[in-house]
Amino acid sequence: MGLRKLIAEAESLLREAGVEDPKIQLSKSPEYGEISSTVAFQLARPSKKNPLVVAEELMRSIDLSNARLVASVEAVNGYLNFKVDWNKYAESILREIFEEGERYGSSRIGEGKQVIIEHTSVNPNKPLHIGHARNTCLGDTIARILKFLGYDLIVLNYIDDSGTQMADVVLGFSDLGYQLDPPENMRFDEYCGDVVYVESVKRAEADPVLAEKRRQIVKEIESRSGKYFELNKLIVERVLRDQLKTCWRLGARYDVLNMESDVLEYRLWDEVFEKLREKNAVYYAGSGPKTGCWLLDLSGHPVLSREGDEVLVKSDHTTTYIARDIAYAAWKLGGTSKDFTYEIFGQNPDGTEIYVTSGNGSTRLKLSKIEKVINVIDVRQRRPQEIVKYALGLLGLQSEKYIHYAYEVVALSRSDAEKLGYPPDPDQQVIHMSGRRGLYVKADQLIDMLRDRAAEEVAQRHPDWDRRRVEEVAEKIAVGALRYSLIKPDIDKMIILNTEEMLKLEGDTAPYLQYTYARACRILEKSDSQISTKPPDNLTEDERTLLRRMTYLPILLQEFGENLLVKPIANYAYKLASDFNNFYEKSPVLWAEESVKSFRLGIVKAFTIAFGNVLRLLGIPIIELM
RNA sequence: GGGCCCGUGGCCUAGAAUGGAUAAGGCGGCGGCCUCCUAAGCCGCAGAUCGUGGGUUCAAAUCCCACCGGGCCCGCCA
Repeated sequence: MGLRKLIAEAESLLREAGVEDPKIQLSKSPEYGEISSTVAFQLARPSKKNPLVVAEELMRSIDLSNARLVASVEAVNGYLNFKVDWNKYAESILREIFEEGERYGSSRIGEGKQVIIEHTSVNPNKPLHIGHARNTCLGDTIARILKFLGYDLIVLNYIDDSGTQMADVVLGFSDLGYQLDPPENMRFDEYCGDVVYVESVKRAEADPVLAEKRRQIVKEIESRSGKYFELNKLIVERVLRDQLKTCWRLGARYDVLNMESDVLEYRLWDEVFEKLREKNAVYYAGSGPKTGCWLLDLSGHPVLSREGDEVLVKSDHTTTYIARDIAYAAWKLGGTSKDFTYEIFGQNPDGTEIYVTSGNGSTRLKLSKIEKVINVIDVRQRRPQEIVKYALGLLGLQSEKYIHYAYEVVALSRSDAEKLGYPPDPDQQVIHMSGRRGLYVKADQLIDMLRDRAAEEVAQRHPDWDRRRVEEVAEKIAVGALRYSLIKPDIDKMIILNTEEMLKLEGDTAPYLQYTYARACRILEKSDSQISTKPPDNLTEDERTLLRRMTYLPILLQEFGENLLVKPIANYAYKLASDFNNFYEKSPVLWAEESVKSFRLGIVKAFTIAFGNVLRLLGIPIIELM
């Protein structure tokens, strides 16, 4: 085994030398060995000794006679640096990778634990824009990794199929003369979002009669019968099926679609409201500006209490969306007695089934042993999500399991806003997208642009390929490029879309990763020699660097189980690729002498396994020839 | 007014949860490397008072406080 075994060995050596809590870290530079410890600093502190002296003493008291991987320990500047026997270490790394294959990097930390993750959740009245794509790509990547770690995962997509945003579109079709069939070459979701919705919003804002009509439509949709209700149902289904095409194109998959209208049927709120009243978490406002409302008592919350209590039931007895969200969240944590029924909606590209809530359905989800509920929702919902979480606590549920996975939005650069016909103010650097105003870049639109750009490049490199083959590879490059650029930045940082910049296929991009993988494949393909895990007498620095990087994967993924941060994984993918390219440049494989060659083939093979696993986790399509 | 987030070379970012040994990449600029595993690659050069000022510490980009700049949230909308 690789790094984990090495760390365990170093820890046990330190314990034998009398250190209670051996703190091991990866060395910052190879000259400091593979791993290092700063225990000397900790030990020196209370005794006021010199850390350098403590380190020296520790070094001398470490007994290496039974060590397997550790070859030497050196005290340098107070650090204890562990160097390994690279011959043994290299072989153990390769063996581990070959033994575990497609499972390499996984551990069983998720076994027997259930996780719910909800992502995408785009209103079914428009196509996905690039901001929604960030949500989908983050959510899907988290799902892929958790699945890999052995978690029993359920992927939800919440569909808000009622409310004003739907009524806007319905109004367009019913009263503004729009035909249900989109123009030539336009998808239905684009037609609804780009044309009908935008126009309808504009008209209703200007015309009180239309605004009133829209209110009636909202009510009728909620009543679950009548021609507007039926029309809405039709629109929702058609838009949703188009949206899913985009999601699938991005590589995402879902288990369950929870339709808001169906969820409301179960009257979760009534039950949750009852419990909130029992717990004295809500109260009725008999006077003041909120007279007639039921409010959630936030006085016990350190921060939220400063902004006043939250209305859950309005004076007209209808619920606010946050009330419905609390009820729905309670369901996710198993805090309601109701159990939705489902029927099959369709299939994901991988062949698994997607279920949708349905009164006539007979399938039920098996929610037990829930470990975490992850809700991928942009950062603007931080406050409401915090309220939901707090309410779950008041209900006596395990609110710490409820995670708002908040990510910053995608905004437009000045140049992209201008391209969309929006003139930014002189000092405006960031332009926020808006569905209502039709100011957004569609996810498909951007993938198409990327695909066309990539196709030029592919065709140039492979003049003998037919158009179909070129397009196929270009599509994979485009999807990879988009996914990578959306999951790589810190979730706390806004992405300011710059399509010019994004169309580049060099440097720290997914095409670089894909290309690196393809290069490795070619070496294996062209060789008919034996693959070996036995290193020659001396390893080159590039070989060591690459091997070393590969050993990080299991630990990195283990950390993911705790922090759910996608970024470090994307970062790791780049470094791993970069290390391979260095190796590729400096350590020839196919024309090395036989013993070196078979070992290097082993490294290349191991690289394709480890790197392939990482690419799959990130949802970056693998291309063997590009 | 209250709260949250961000601020690292010209531009974009990593490093920050667990403080540690010379701050790491990409883009752009300049200069190199294909008779040999795909040059979507590799190497070199130039370019950083890690927003500012204090503090804690043997040690701060990282922790604490204040301030400055930018963004977001605070509706009987969702």
